[in-house]
Amino acid sequence: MEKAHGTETETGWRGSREGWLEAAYGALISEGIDAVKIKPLAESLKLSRTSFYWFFDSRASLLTALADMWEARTTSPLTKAARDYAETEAEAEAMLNVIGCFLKPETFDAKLEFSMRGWGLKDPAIMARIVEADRVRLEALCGMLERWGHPPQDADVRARTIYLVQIGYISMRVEESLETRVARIPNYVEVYTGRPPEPREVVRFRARFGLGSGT
Amino acid sequence: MEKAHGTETETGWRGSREGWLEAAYGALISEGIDAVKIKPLAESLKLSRTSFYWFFDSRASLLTALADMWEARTTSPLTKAARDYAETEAEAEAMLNVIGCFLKPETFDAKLEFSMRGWGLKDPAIMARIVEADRVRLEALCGMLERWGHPPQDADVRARTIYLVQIGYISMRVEESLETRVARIPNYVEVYTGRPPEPREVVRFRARFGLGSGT
DNA sequence: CGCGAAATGTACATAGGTGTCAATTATAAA
DNA sequence: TTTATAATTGACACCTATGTACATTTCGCG
Repeated sequence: MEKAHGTETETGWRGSREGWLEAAYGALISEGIDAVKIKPLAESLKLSRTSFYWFFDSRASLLTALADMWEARTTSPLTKAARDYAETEAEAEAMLNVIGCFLKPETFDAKLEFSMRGWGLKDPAIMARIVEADRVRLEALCGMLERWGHPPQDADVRARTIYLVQIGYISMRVEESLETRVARIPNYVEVYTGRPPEPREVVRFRARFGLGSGT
Repeated sequence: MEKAHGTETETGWRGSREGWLEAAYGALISEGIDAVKIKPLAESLKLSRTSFYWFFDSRASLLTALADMWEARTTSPLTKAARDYAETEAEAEAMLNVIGCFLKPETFDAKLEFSMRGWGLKDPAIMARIVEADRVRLEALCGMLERWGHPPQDADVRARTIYLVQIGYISMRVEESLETRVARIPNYVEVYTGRPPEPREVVRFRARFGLGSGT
């Protein structure tokens, strides 16, 4: 009966590299890097603490795996989206979509991003990776704006405004509904571009988030 | 010879409540709340670890003192500045000055602010204080904009943009020179208000930071 | 000086973390 | 069923932190 309803791999072994990694991820995003400790994780997984060492060399290698996961869940999807949308003709709509990326967990894992910044404070190697990520992301946004004809200096300041507002949001750990946040985006687009997006663009944007053209 | 060159209080005792607090502050802003530990602090102060307990009840009371210090060095000066500048007639200039507050360590301790957000992740009581601080600061900025005639909704979005960009900057831990950051502010004012500040306003603004009207 | 209070130090009890090792159990495949 | 290997475990050694009790030193002052 186990085999039948399986999305899981069902190996019969209780532990796995992925299991430990996921538990570590949960601890990191909800309590910070110092909560990523073998002993507590083992307790939550109901496994012996030392079982961990079958899958990982040490705590350090677990942390490395977390840092790699972060890049895969933030910088990579975001820069890809910026490249894709740069091809779009309508600037306001493309801008809506890029900003929308920051709202979707699958294109930008905001909780992980925040935790990483806290981690960076105590670990210079992590800090270096974050600084590099900021550079890469800003460059991607800036490139998108330049492609739409913004002069370099103007593109730079606008890219920073867009990016910094999002990083600020993440740092504030705002707990607003998706509806509330999505509703504010068109206003931001107006601030950023100087003109409001067209109603039909807003409708398409909202549809991406499964929201109606509501009140 | 010790007594002669004293800005310090020179009691002859090596330790003091302030000494421990300052060391804790240094550890907090440079490595995060988990670096605020009695034993390492004692080593850096070259004092016995247990001497700490003469000045503080416990580690917890030291942390409480740090949290109080944070409000005194961020929210308090910032909201006061927003109230003061709200009286100014010229919006662009007042905006320059309020944004300038975020750049001066004495009106907004950015490093401390960042560390507190990392701390908030693992301590719900701290998180609650941060959420409240965000509310109070946004309200102060919003009030300032309303006083200049912005309609409530518009004032709200603009206040958020100003505030979030600053929080974003702090989270990025940008290590740019004061000159570089100050130079970008007028561009931001243009993005925020839709028109650039007057040259004489910029000159006065730069003078506040001891900078010439340079290149 | 010499006394009391302020400040510091030593020793101990306790708690929680990492990582190694040898022994053990579960699994899949021959 | 046997067997090699994948996974799990408890015991051990070690480290670092908190906080308490008590002894000791240092300071300011009469």
